[in-house]
Amino acid sequence: MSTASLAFSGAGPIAAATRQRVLDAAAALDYSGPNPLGRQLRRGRSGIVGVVVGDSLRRSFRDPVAIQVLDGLVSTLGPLDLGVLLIPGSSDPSGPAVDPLLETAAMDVAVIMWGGTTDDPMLGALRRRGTPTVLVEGQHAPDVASVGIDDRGGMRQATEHLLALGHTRIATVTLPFDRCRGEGLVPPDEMDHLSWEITRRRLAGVTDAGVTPVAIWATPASLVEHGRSAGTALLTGPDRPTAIACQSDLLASGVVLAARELGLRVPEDVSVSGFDGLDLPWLAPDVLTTVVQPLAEKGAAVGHAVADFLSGAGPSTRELPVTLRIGTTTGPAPEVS
Amino acid sequence: MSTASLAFSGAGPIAAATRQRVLDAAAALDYSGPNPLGRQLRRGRSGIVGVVVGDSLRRSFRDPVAIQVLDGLVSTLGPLDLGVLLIPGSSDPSGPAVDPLLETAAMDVAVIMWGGTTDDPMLGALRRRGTPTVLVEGQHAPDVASVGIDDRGGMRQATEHLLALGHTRIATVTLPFDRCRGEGLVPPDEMDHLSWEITRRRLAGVTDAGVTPVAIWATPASLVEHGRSAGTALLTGPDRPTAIACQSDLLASGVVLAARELGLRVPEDVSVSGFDGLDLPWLAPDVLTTVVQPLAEKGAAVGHAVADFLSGAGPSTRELPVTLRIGTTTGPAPEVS
DNA sequence: CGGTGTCATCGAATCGATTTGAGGGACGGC
DNA sequence: GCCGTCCCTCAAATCGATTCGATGACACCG
Repeated sequence: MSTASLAFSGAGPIAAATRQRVLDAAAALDYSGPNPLGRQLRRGRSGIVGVVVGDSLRRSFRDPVAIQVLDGLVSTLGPLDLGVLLIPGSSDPSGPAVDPLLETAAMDVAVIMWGGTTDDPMLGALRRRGTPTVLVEGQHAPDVASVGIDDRGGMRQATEHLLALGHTRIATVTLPFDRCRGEGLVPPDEMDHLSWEITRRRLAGVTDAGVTPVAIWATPASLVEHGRSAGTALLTGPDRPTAIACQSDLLASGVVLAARELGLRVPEDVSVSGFDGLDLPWLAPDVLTTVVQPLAEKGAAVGHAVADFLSGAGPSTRELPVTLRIGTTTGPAPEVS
Repeated sequence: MSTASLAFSGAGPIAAATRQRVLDAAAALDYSGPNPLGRQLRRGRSGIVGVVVGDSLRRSFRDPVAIQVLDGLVSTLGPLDLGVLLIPGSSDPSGPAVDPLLETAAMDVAVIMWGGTTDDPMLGALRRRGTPTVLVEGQHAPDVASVGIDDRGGMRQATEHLLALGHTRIATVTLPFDRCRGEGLVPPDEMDHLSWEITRRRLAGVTDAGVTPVAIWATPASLVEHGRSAGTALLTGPDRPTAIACQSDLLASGVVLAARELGLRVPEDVSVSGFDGLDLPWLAPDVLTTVVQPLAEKGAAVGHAVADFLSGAGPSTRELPVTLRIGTTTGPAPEVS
């Protein structure tokens, strides 16, 4: 048995001839390699990384950002012989706060995409199980690894770009504020109900540039249709903004579509900026002005954080840089009418 | 130990008081429930369903169809205490034909989205391991379960709709022919190199309606940009078609965008139909005429096929119906000029 | 021929749970 | 007081591999 084990695992000294003999015997006996379950138990490792994807799979998967990060992650994990187990986030508030998989599935490391708040019940569950955790775009905590980008600086750059073009009436369309909030204008007194770290940071970037938005519109998710309704509302309301800085590209492209439908020219009448740096073929021939984040690298960074844990290192923190890409959807502010 | 086991698993007779006593002791000892690895080994089940997603994660995840089916699958599998392990399909032809995960990962059942050909090396690997397999949109084989939709009938309906509108010059934009083929017109003698079952079926639907397409344009993937270049090519070429039947909604929306860019009116100058029934917010206010397939139900059907296997039943076959949704992108054929 | 190194073989412990059966304590019913 | 039921406790086998040490076979070198 020891020899067979060595023949399959390749660890330890074994002659090529013996190895082949073992493999032949295995084939003759219809033995298709070591049972992963036994191996995992013995090794104490499952080779599985649990990845919690946003509220609902469907919703978060319509989000190309999550997809591309996930792709970068899978590509990095593959060579390490690690697999990705999909774990749905808490879909509806009435059900259990954490998916049973998070409590019971075998996994060596957990990754939470779209990390929420520090007191997230998922973090509690993972801590209880002693599962090392990587948080993406979340609030930093001492015992979890973090991967993020310079949200704040990126949004500041985008806003400064608009300022430089002479815009003064700047509105902003944000990602969700918390799990429950619907869409619509955010009154000033509700600014504290902001439990999503990523929304907070990108909003702070606008302020950093010295801008107080003439309107803040929150959306329930980063989807084109929500951008469209946000754009329609903002552009038909009183005191129309001349520029709209959006917290995601999908939202921004919705705003652009809304503007076009209203007969407004982009960027002559209204400038629109996004965040993420996606390819948006349906906006052609326009190219969105946006803050480009390295999505695949972000996934790779998560992969490296996972690898750190597995090699015994403690939690690590990584922040990736962003760059402003100036497209055709932003231009000089229109003359005051 | 037996009592503790019963307390956690809930199987067998145990008094509520004892159960609580065990749970308290566990909490005091920092024991966070049974180790899944031990449990899995003993049970002989991992509770994991391996799902092979298209060529590249990035690419196939940009495909909303796969995402929504995956979502339906995860929703169905959750209550059964099953998790989904993501397995990348063979990304590049130079690398190994099957992902190592497929060979070594612990899984009770495997699912192949976008099932390819019968001699797919993945099927071979799974057969060798004795892993029950569910094939989605693939060629039926005796020992695997199949889930599919009425591709052929759906495409036939769409084509008949175009015929009824008086179109005679009908072109078609197809999904990939095989793993390697690039994009472009398909010469008649290459029609045999069609190794993708889904492409073949949808093409057959056109023929069933009695139509011989004036042009068949194959694409490397179901993406908006490929639809766009297909549309540009077909609409600027000689003998312009008056209707283009596409094998996916993303391709169709690319064709619509191309038409608009060329100054052609949809549907006055050219009619476009799709397949899938996605929401395409960026096409607004147009609504694509398309063959709607029940995506979430398709995922659920896969889940049931998986459940069948786990309950000891043999491979099952399911085919879901489709419906034609008539939108605003198809209209009467233009007068002959 | 002795010494050395390489590698196959054998036996046994271990990972952590599940499951079964035997045995026995507690309790209620008659 | 006896019997039956319910349920806890204890011991042991099992799932399938990995890993360690000891032993032995064999070839090669000096």
